[in-house]
Amino acid sequence: MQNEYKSCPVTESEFLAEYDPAVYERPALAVDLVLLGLREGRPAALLLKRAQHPHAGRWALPGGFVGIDQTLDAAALHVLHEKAGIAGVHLEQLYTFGALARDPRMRIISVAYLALLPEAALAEALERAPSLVAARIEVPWSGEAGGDVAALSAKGEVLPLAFDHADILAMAMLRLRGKLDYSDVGFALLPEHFTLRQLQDVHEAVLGTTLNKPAFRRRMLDRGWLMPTGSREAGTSFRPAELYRFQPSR
Amino acid sequence: MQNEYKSCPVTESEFLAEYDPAVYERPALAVDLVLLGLREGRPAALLLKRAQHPHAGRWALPGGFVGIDQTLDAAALHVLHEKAGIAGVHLEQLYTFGALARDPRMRIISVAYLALLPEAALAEALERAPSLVAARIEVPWSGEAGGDVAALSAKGEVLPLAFDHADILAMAMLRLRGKLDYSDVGFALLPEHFTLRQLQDVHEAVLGTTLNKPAFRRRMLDRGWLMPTGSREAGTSFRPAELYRFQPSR
DNA sequence: TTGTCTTATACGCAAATCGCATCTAACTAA
DNA sequence: TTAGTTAGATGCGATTTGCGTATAAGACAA
Repeated sequence: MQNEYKSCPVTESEFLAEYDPAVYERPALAVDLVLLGLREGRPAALLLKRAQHPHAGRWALPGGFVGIDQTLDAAALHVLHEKAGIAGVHLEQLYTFGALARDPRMRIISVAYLALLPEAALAEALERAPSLVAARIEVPWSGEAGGDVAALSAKGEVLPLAFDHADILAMAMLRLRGKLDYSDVGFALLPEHFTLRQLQDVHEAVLGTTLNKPAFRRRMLDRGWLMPTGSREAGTSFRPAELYRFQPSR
Repeated sequence: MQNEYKSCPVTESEFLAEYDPAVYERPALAVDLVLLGLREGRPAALLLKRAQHPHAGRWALPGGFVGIDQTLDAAALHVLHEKAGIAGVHLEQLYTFGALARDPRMRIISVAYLALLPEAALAEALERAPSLVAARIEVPWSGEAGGDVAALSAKGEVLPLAFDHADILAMAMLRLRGKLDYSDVGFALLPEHFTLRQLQDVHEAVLGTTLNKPAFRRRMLDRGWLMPTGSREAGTSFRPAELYRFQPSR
């Protein structure tokens, strides 16, 4: 247990264990939420226009600091409720961003979360939090190559993003694309009852491609996640589609 | 911009933006590393036996606090160097753990990292950091179902784990299994030159299954990641296998 | 030198999956 | 009743996968 070098691992470990880390300066800890839904068949995220310095005028993800007696998930749920006025949507931790100068005011580590909003939840958020704006997210890369994404206004103008929030959005789209076809996240963007066409629209919007209808239908039905409700879509001027419900496979 | 409710999102947002969060108590921020390799065809992680309270006598992942002027990746690399004496291995952020009582001393948020160690790096770590012990990781669930994992000593005894480190290990195995066959992480567990059989052994060890040899070989070769080196394995008493090198596909 | 042992590597199908064109069903509206 | 539109089903060639088996290449022993 004796050490020969100053940098001996054991020494370092004991050093850190003995000294109270409370005396060191700590970074601030925040959560930032990517509130993602679909608008007109395209991915859209809810952003806030920053009024104050820093990055005044730029667009930011809703976020907040993590309380000392708050779990990360609780902090994310709190932001969801307080800044978007919604609850009960799919929420998952995405990645933790810790670049040194990501916030010019001070050192802030941000745990990014991804929330998936069905159309109704997205509309509800826009209504309850009027300062939120739905920005179309353009993903210029195909498949799971990764890369930058752009946030566009309704008029198609590029919205400049604050902090490293462009990176967070890019990570959100990458994660979503990656999980879409082996997990059940796709259903988190749909209402309780939906048609196979709506499910396919979700997949096509997220992946940014078109999919073959019979093949998609087959794969989804074979997966055993879809329970037919027996009732059918209403209000169409053509053959109404069967409505399905997501069944989380026991 | 006027609000009717006390909990109006705009008010909350402005509140948080105006008040200096530096006055709030901050959680401590740490990184914990899952140093994962293979021993005798089984997954193994490097653990430290805790000498002090809390969880004295239990086994913990190597970790350390994040300095105020240190990125998360830098903190993880620092732990890798100072506590395991190695560098140059695959390192990726895993998940951030923030349960309230995960450390009884104080509120500590831990950003977990996964390091993948080829056999040589694992041996080097064991040599440079004698307090590290390689524990076999038993994964009792199949596929990507997820669930608990157990750490076993060389004698097969279950090693009690400190803090929430069992959760971190479980997350590491889940992530690795999930990424193994669509990404190139498998190569991070191999030396620079390796045979197809060694590659298959890595996959089988991580997945906990046996794989069909011709099918595996075909898939790997079709992927375009394998460059034949022209030389062959030495020291076998049978037909020596071709040595390949991983080519990160331009 | 030759035969045996062991593993690498190649080959050959059958089965399953996928992509895709097309056909039929169901509903509205005129 | 008919045209228009989309849902849902069917059929089939191409591709991928699983898996048994044949051949190749080396060491080693007789």
